[in-house]
Amino acid sequence: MEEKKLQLRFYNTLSKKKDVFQAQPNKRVTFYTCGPTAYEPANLSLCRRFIVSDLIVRYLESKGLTVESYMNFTDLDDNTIAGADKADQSLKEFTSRYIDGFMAAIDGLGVKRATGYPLASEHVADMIEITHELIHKGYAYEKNGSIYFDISKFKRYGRLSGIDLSKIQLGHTVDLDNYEKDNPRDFTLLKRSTLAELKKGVFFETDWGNVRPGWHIECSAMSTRYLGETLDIHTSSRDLIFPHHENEIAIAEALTDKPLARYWLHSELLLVDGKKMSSENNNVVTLDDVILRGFTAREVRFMILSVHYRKPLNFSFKRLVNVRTALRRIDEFTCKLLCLPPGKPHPEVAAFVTTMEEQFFEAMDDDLNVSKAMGAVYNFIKKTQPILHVNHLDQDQKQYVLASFKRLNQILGIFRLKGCPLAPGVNDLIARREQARKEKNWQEADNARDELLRRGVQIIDTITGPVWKPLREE
RNA sequence: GGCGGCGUAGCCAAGCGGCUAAGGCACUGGUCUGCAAAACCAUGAUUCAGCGGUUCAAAUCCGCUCGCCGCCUCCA
Repeated sequence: MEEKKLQLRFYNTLSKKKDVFQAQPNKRVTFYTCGPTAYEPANLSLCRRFIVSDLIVRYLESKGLTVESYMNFTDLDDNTIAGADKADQSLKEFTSRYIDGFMAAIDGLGVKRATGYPLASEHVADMIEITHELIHKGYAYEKNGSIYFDISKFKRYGRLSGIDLSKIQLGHTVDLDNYEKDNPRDFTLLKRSTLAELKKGVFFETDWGNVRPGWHIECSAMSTRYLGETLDIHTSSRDLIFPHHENEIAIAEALTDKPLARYWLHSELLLVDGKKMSSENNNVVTLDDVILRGFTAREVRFMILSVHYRKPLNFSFKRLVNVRTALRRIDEFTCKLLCLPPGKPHPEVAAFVTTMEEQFFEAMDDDLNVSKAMGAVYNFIKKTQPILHVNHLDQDQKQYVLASFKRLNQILGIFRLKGCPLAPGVNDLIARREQARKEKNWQEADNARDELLRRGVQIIDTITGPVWKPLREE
């Protein structure tokens, strides 16, 4: 049946294959993304996480599903505490500055706002309660004022990451001397407060003394608090699979005995010169850096979007230049579509639109294959652009094409479909240039064109007269 | 050491057992244009990191080798 062909499939890290996405009968999807830590500005790696989450959400919505999405901000951990200390600010002051920055990046990138953005610091009571229950159930133990999760008690451990606990290298990223675990493989749920934290007032009173939550329990607590015991989709980037997501699963499933999430989706890393973008590699490029270099958030969005989310994306400024030209061609097309006066009808355009949409959605259904989906768009433009150029679309057909682009743009958020806004003076200049051209006064015509360029307006001459588009978006 | 990923034209990137290996960018030539910009037309891989194997058939499956990368329990 045709239904089969149009099924949406996601690569599920849990099953290690593409699974058909089965929504709940009520057509609601619960969706959680592990968000950033509020101690550094949004870098491109993080932008990828935002954009991939956004793409998944938008695509589900295009299928008629209602998505309840949450992304946390980690505002209570080693880095935020250390950062606040160094900046001589309260934790709240320090983290809120970065959280505001994240929200600005989210908006700038055209990422739809999530249903909610919970803060770890506001859910500590839930975390303490979870810890109580875990101890009660025998999954956790207290030692010297810290609470650890006893991994040997959770039999399903390692299913997501495929890790074999007996073969991992211990102490690879952790100084085990700082802990007093029964087993070095155990992880921290609540950590005894340090003297510095106590001084600063960053601590929480419990039966075991003053503590501070560890990272893993924060996400378990927030995701289940807002979305229930089993989420439909849990996502983030692949470097979080182990230990973070493995531990989130251990906590939540030890508690409820139900799967934490039905589908686990992980985006690949963003690299610079083949290496992970990270402070350790000293190659972090922030969104602001890129904008300072004259690129736009839209260009960043398109760069990230046009590589499949499960493929590593090697960032370079050269690549952004490449993206800019690709985008120019698309902009030119939509500009002509919107601004050129209607002409004669064309017999095949409706069929071109149908083909494009079929190919587009088929590609997207297959684990969000955006590269292939964009291929369908380019093929359409290639076939339609010359028709448009000789003014061979009537008003209805233009609207038909436009409606299709609007549908696709609900998912991509890339096209410029706002029409030709009439900036004061611009029309006069265009008219003046046309008049001069008619009189073969080339000097005057070029002056007008230069003036338009100075105002950020580019003229595109066509057979049926000039159209114009902004050189750069805002 | 364990687990996992990547390697397709100058660059980016689809294809994951069988129609001529999508598409984008760049280059070059041409059409159009007052000039320009854009657009349009034409032009690229006997070959998919390498070597073997399976098969009537492999970029696609299997094995080995090479190169690069990620994770290994409070970095997030």
